[in-house]
Amino acid sequence: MSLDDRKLDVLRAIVQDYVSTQEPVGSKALVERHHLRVSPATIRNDMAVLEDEGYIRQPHTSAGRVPTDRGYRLFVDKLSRIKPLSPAERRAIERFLVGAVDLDDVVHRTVRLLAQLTRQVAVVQFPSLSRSSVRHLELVPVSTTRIMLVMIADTGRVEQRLVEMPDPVPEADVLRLRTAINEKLGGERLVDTPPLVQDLVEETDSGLRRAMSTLASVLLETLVERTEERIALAGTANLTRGGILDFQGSLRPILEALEEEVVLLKLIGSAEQDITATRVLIGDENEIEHLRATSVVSTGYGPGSTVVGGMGVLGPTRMDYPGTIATVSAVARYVGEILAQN
Amino acid sequence: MSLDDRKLDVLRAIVQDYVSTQEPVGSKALVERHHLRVSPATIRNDMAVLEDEGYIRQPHTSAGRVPTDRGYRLFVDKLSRIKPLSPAERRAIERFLVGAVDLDDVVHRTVRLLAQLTRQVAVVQFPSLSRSSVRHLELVPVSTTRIMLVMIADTGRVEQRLVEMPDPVPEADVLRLRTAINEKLGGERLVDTPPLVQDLVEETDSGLRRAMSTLASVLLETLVERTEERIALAGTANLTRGGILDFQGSLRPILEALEEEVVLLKLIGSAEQDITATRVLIGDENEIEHLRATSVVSTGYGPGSTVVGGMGVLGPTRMDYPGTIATVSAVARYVGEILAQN
DNA sequence: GACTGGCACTCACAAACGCCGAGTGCCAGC
DNA sequence: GCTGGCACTCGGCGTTTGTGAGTGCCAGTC
Repeated sequence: MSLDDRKLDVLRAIVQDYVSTQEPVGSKALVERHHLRVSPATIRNDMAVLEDEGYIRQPHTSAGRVPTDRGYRLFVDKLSRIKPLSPAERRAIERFLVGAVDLDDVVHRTVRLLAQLTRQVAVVQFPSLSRSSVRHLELVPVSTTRIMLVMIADTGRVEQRLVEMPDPVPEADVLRLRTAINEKLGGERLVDTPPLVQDLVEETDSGLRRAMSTLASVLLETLVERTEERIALAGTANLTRGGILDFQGSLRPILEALEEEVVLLKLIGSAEQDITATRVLIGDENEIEHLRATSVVSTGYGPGSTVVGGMGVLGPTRMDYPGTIATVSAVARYVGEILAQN
Repeated sequence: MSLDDRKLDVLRAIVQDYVSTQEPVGSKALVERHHLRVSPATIRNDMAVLEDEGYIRQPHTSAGRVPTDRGYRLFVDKLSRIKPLSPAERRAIERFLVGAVDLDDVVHRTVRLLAQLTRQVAVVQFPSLSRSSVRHLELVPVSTTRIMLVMIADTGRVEQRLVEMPDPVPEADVLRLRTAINEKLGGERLVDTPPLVQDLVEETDSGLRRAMSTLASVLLETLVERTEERIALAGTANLTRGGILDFQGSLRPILEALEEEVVLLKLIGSAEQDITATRVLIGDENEIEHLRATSVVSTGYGPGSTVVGGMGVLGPTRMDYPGTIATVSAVARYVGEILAQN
């Protein structure tokens, strides 16, 4: 049985009312607050159907209705238009992000901004190494047998690693090594580097071979294996808004999940995301057990149209989806522009 | 009126019982659980005195007694011996910290370890720049007018900053600048560098003067003004143990305070701390309004006997002080050793 | 003077109860 | 297909009542 227009209107109204009042909404209140031109009894019939179809449910007999995860899903997909941002919000975004001094700062400001605007928990992934390319590699002799390897990515991210060399390496050789490495790897995308690193060792003359191969193994680790993905988090205090009414009684599992970087990465990890798309995960659509009571709105971001990381917010399933989606994608767009300006 | 030995025993017993049961403790239960060789009535008299003196209080008439912040303070100062760590805990610490690959890793492992062992919120300050010294400064030409300034501290911490030069700087000059900078600043403690940076500009010949002075201003910023202090946090989920019984009903203010790095730094900031001392802040001794319902156990850490940062845990005033103090100082000691090995 | 047993008193907490009203489902009629 | 009417359900709330842990005080004993 498909739902006619009025039933969809009813669902939309229920979602909107419930999101703003946080209380089960009844048939009478609905006709009053929305100008549905029918009587409560009619609405009740519609609601019965919507309930059969699994879009809404009653917390208990003789209570109003509450949207189910499925109901929110339909609402998000079909029944809502993305809210345009208010001028105040636009200004807030600009003010907040202008004046960031470096990459870390951009990320930290962004995550706070998101948390503040959406009044939810915000998560921002640092620009991923694996998706960026090498701008420069530097070797800094620290002692005769120790070299600090510093990699600078085009996103501005810097990784460093101390390398213990098998033999003392004179300064002149360090320069040669550096030149060779930069010529080979400079400008390359990190994902493409492993074979190049191999070549590098093979192309090195025997005098430097040992040193280069030591460096190479650390390079591989730094560039690929340890593409450690950092995450910034803000707004956890927002979880306590609305009492513990949301989240079926316990913040515990949510706080726990939020401490697992791996979990967060999975959530907002932007692996196969189109940069223009904003993804919404509602309640039990979420793969992470502990976060079944929450919804996540996330998107990828990056300079131009390449995605270098993800960001998003997490909150109760009962959230203002249109507003949140608008905010998340606007912020991502601004951050992308900032990254593009380098 | 001073408290005789038995009254102190009573206070100690009350603290211990309350910490483990989390329930107001009455006179009868007290004589049963501890072999005080007197009757409940006697204990009641003692308790009345302890209450007059402000060490304990009754949540309501006809309830047992609960320690006050003042009571905990006396307990910590006079009535408890630091618990030796269990072998299991020692092993846990070693296992956890061995195998850290770099400084960030050490800090992250440490904070998780602390949270896990104490079952509280743990906070670790990254080794502070201001307390460390310059191991090496590197200039990396990124384009003709852009130079990446990388500073490596002796704690292994790395700071980088992109500098926009007023004029193109040829590679050879970059080398000269680098050499000059390193000769002047290498090995110096960061706090001592500002006057040296001044000298540096003055000693530079006129051809490079402009470039050097640009670098100098950024250097000053990086080395001193922006001695940005990072912080790692873990175990926030532990706040929810014991219901919201602790923390007088709301996690909100605590979560908020924990998001303010500045606040955390103030808490565990190790400014004038002796490395061997472990500091305990109980309840309202805490300067931060929002954390009046919590206690903080903190200490400084660093290689050898210099303090390069602070670490600590935060929990309900009703916490196991002897155990927590022991854990925090043990972990700090281990971390210090690791840093010393560099 | 220090300790104890006894006793009356207090009060939080839990269970039981009744009431109210929002909200429902169903049905007969338009 | 919509509506008004009606009987019914049940969660929430305020009241009442009982229970028991715990207290303060006092008179008596060592």
